[in-house]
Amino acid sequence: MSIELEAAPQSAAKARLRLWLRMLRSTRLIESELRERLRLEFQATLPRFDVMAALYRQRDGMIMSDLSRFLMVSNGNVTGIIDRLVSDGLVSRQKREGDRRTSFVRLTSAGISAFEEMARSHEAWVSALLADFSGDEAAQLAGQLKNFESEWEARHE
Amino acid sequence: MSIELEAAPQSAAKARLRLWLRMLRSTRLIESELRERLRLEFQATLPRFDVMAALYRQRDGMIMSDLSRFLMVSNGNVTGIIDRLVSDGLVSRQKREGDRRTSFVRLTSAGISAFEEMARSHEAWVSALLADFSGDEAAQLAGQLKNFESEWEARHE
DNA sequence: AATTGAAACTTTAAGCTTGAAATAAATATT
DNA sequence: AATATTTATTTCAAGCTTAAAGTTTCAATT
Repeated sequence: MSIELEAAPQSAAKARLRLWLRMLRSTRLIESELRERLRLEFQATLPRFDVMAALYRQRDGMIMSDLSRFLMVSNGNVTGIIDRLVSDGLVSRQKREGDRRTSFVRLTSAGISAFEEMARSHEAWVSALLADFSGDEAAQLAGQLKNFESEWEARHE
Repeated sequence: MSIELEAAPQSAAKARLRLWLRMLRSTRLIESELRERLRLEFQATLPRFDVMAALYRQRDGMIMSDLSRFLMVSNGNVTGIIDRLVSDGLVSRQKREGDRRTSFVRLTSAGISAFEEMARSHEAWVSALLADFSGDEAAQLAGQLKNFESEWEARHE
């Protein structure tokens, strides 16, 4: 084994720590910019956008637990956000026949068009905010992160 | 110009969007794991850890605005977190002579040792959670993100 | 049929977060 | 000196977030 392969295991820990701090910082930078634009342009919030995006992907509806699993947030959290979306007429909650514990939530037609409008801007914003990354570079980085996520999930069963 | 350099500008936007979603997802994955461990091992929260880390870097103290600028969170947010840290005896608030608007906050000695204990675990956790990245890979990624942050700051004056 | 256990969801309490408004002190202008 | 502006911070209301506890319903055992 070469010296390079063995060298400085302790500084690998430091490198990972630095990577983590960078990830956190970059993500927050972008997140807070998106949050502000969503608020100014659409009187919306990021959590609401995320929920609506999930429901848009799954157009015929989702049950609450799938939603909270997909978004990686707690059940109670989703309850509150959906409550507000429902009272704004963007999402509907329907009890299910088969299982009376669950309820199906889905975008209303108002919700669909509201989301589509936001999503167009959102994609343009993200592309502009990440313009430092070329398409290839972005694809490569996304691949590395995807691998990371896969390994993570494998590790947690 | 070659076709490669010009090709598919629209799919570059998609690639950046995918990158952003990966960044968000990976960061949340790590963040929630760290949050849980801080809670279980140290009855602490991530925001408290972040504030203490900032104060540890700047051992002789910081004023509130510097703290909120550094952490990229709102003023009011920092006020609340500091309030709780002070009432736990981990941080002290001292009025300043020169400028009576500002107050200096700094870790108490209890705060310093509490942080050092957490920081040791934290670094080990992060290194283990990011073990999929070799030291070199981590360093390279951190570099890309650092560039991104620099460009960002240059763009925003 | 009655009980037990698991699953889906809501509620609650505490803390985090934001933007906006309020307060107070310092600095600059008139 | 009086007024206006800027800066530093806190307070507030609304929404987000979590973990834990509670409710209701379903599924499996006894």
